[in-house]
Parts: sequence; structure tokens; C-alpha cells
Amino acid sequence: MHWADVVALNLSRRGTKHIVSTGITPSGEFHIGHLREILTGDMIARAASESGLDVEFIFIVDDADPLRRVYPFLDDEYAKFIGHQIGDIPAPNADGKPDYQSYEDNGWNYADHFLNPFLEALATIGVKPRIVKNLASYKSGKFTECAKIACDNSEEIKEIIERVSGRELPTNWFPWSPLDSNGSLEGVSVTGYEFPLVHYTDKDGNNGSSDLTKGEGKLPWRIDWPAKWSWIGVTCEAFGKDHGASGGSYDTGKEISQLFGYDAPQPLVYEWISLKGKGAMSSSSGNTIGPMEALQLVPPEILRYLIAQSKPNKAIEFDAGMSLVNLADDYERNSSRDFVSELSDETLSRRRRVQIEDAQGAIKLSTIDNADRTNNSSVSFRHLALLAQTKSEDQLVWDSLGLTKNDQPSDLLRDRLQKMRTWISSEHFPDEMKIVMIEHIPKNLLSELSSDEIQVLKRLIELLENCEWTSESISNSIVESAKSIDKSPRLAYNVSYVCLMGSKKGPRLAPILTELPKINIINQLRRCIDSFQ
RNA sequence: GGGCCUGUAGCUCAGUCAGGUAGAGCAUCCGGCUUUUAACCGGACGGUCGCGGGUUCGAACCCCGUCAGGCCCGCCA
Repeated sequence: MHWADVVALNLSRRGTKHIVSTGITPSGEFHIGHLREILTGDMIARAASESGLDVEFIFIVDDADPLRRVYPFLDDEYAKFIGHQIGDIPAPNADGKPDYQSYEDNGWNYADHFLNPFLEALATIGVKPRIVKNLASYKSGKFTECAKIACDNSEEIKEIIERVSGRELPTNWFPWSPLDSNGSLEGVSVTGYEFPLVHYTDKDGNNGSSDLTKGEGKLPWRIDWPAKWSWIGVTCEAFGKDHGASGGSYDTGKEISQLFGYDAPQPLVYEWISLKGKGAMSSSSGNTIGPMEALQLVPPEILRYLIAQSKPNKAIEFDAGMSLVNLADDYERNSSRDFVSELSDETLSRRRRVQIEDAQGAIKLSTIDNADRTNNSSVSFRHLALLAQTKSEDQLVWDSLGLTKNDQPSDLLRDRLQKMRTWISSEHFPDEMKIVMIEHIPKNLLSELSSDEIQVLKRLIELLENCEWTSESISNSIVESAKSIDKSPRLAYNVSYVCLMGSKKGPRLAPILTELPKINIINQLRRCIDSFQ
């Protein structure tokens, strides 16, 4: 059974109505890692819905969180916004400076600046969660009830956190962080509480009061999280292993949630995605691949498949080179399988059955809509990579695929070719996928040529010299050269690849040769014979 | 200090919860294919399941211990 179905099964034991939640703080550029959070939740929701449960999927945007520090992509001017809520400060412009104009004109804030492109990417990828913005929720009083309970029971909450997490909290700790008169959450000490006001002294020594019914502050994370479960009614949440560690925020949240009269949601802890050879993704170090960037390279199904095919507790190593090629290959291979007939085999071992079911589940969860987008473009990922490299004009690609002028390619196929071209010209396209015609043949390969092969090669040169430089005639020449000494065409192909590309195998040769000058090819073959003798 | 995850074929992993003859894909090699989608079809090669104990008729799986790698508990998913 696929992991998402297992979670769905667990949920069905708990009830029929569910809210699956995810949440991210938009403090910088989003990357592929964030996609795991959202897609894990989306897949659970989809599987649950599939199994007949009434389920809603939400994405909580933690835009009430403060700016922690001036990140490398920000101008020093942001220093004055440290401690301010990211949904309430201006977004950076291209130079990293605060864009006050847009902020005043239409409220374009820091959080939205990073969030909105991510939401667009999500839409492309088939994820349409209900968005819950934390800052607005505080301001409209959604947190009031839980905030009151927390403040009324501050000692008990403090005890839970200290006992479960094993860390000591300062004596003046209080389960509400007030905003000071400048809008900062930092350096503010609570001096008293009488609902709905929390009294404080800010870092400059000014006294004031924060009304928790109006969101003039926020709950610290370890209380904020269970409070959200409670007022939203979250029954299932996928979260990163940082929150899932023993003594982490899920453990404390579970107990705090009881104070709010709410049972903690079904948890699902997932591992991180790291960039191959470079460690964990991090927006601040620039060690990242964004969802938008990845979507320019491959179809969205592939990104879903990246998450679907791997169990959540498995770390994923990712890069936009060979990893992506292998992933796409794997996806294509599996999506063309007939799972139903495979599973109808009664003699399957339990292990084998599980393996097939998991692949089936992963493919199912990778499709964008119910519409089947993959089967109507029969060209494989590798083949398209080949065509895109050898055909400069799109029409030549369509010709090669056997599409006539009357039978034009689908938009989907056009889009895939466009992406492939983008990828090929990007830094990410792996060397081993590149088609390279060699100029000097490795001596060891040449010395392995048999006398039959040399004979075929000689014959091939003659045939090529006299043939029309078209794909068909070149093909015929190659085949003919082998037949001339009663050998399989394979022999002729092998020797051609060795001489032209330096390996015994290669992509369909004739169409590539038509793109190159005839004389160069013939000279190259001649040089091979010369250096052999 | 506390805890989590991972360790199975050259590579990527499934199988561990519900113990019952070690599984896939890729790679490699061989064969097939009288015109090659780096294709396709068929076959082969390949593992004392990190290590040591224990429970059991039977352990990759359960229990105890141990080694190695990664990570979390200072809200970077």
C-alpha cells in the first residue's frame, strides 16, 4: 500500500471529516524542499479523499513570524525591520532594498513577495490548498480563545515546555509575545496581564499594552502551532523532522493542545531534501533550486513523482542533472505499465504485490488532474532530449516524430520541447546526456576494430561519398555497408559510433549526420582507417 | 545528555508495522532484431540483508547489545 494510503487508512479510523494542514514561513525564496511539505500534505489529502473521506487541504502561511535577521539577499536597511512581522513590512526590490512605494500603494509586503510565485508554481503542479494567513487570523481574533487560555494558564504551559523539551525558560517567560509601539516582537518583556491586555516594557524601556484579541502580538511557536490545530480543526499534519524530534514542538504541542480541549492531529514526519553533494537546501546560502526553476526544466508530474515515489522518512538527494533524467525515465517506465493486469496475477508474493501497489500509487498521485496528460505524448524524455539537441527547428522535431502538417503536436508536447530546450541550454543539463561528435578517437577503441569492421568502414565511405545527404540514404548506406560482407547492420552501426562518437552505442545516427557537413564525416572516417593501418 | 532516521546486488531502493524459500529498476555481459527511439525482446551475472548475541520449528523482519553515516532537540520544510 502506498504511504499516502496508509495515512488515509489511519485517518479513516479517527473519523470521516478531516482537515489536512501544512505550513511554511515565507522568510525568503522557496525551494524544492518546501515542495515536500506541501506535496506530502496534498497527497495525503488526495488519498484520503479517494478513500471516501470528506477532506480539506490547507496551507497556513506563517506571515506573523518576525524577520529574524538581515539575510544575504537583503540590503542592510532591513536591519530596522528585524523583529517585525514579515506580513507587515515592505518587500525587497531587485536590489534587496525595501520597496516602500508598493507597500504603501497596494500593501505589497515581504511575505507575499515570496509567497505568491510559490503559489503560482503550486497551481501548475496541481495543488490548490485553502490559504490561511496567520497574521490576518491574529488580527481578526481567530487566536483569541486559545491565547486567553494560554495566558490564563501560563505556569502550566511553561511547565509542559520545560518538562517535555528539557530546556529551561526564563523566569519572566510568558506565552504571548507583544508587539511594541514600533511593531517589533524583539526585546519586549511582559510585565503583567489582565485579559485582554498584556502589559510590557520594550527594549527602549517604554511601557505599553498589547490587546491579544486584536493580534497586537503573537503566540510563541510552540503554542501558536497547537492553537492553530484547535481553531482550524486540523486532524492531520505533515511536518519536517525538526518539529518531529523527541521533545520538539510536536511533543509539547500535543500536551498544550489538550489545554485547548483539542486532540493533536495525526502526525507525519518527513525527511529533508538535499542538493546532491552540497548538503541541505538553504535559501540564504543560495544552495537551492526553486520550484519555478525546476518547472522550467521538466513537466510538473515529474516533480510530484519525486515526492510520491519516496517514502516521507527517506531523505531525498536531488539535482537538476542526471537525478532528474533518471527520475523522468523511472516515471515514464512506470506510467506505461498496466498495473491492473500485473496485480491480477494470483501467484504474486506479498512482497512483489506491495512493490507493484506502491508504484501504482506513486504514479496515480503524480498526475496533475484527472486528465491523463502523459499518455498523449508518446515521446520519451531521453528521446526528446536527443531530438532537441539534433534538430534546431521545432518542425523538424515534429517531422521526426511522424507528425504531419495536418496532425500538429499537442500544446503539452510543445511545452515539453520548450522545457527540454531550456534545460539543455542551462547549466544543469548533464554532460553524459550531451551529444558530442568526437574528433580524435581513443586508440584503444581503434585497435579493437576487427578486419570485418575495417572492411565495412571502407565500404561505408564509398557508399556515403555517392549518396544523397538525407537521413534515408545515410541509413541505407550504413545497412548496405554491412550487407556487402553478409554482416548484421549492427556491425556497421557499432563501427560508425566508435569512429564518430567514441563509443559502441549511440542515438539514432542518420538524422544527426544530416545536420553535419558530409565532407567532415567522410574525412573523419578516413582518418580512422589511416590511423588504424 | 536525550531522541530520530538510515545501513539489503556495482548503483538507487522495496521488503521490517502483521516472522514463512532474498526482490525490483538501473548498470554490466551474452544472445535476438536484413535500416537503432542510447530503443525493444530474451537471458545471465550479482547479496553470509552493517556486526554480535537472544527468542523461534523458522529471523532482513521481533528483543538486547554494538559499529558506521546522517540529523533533530536554539521554530531554515
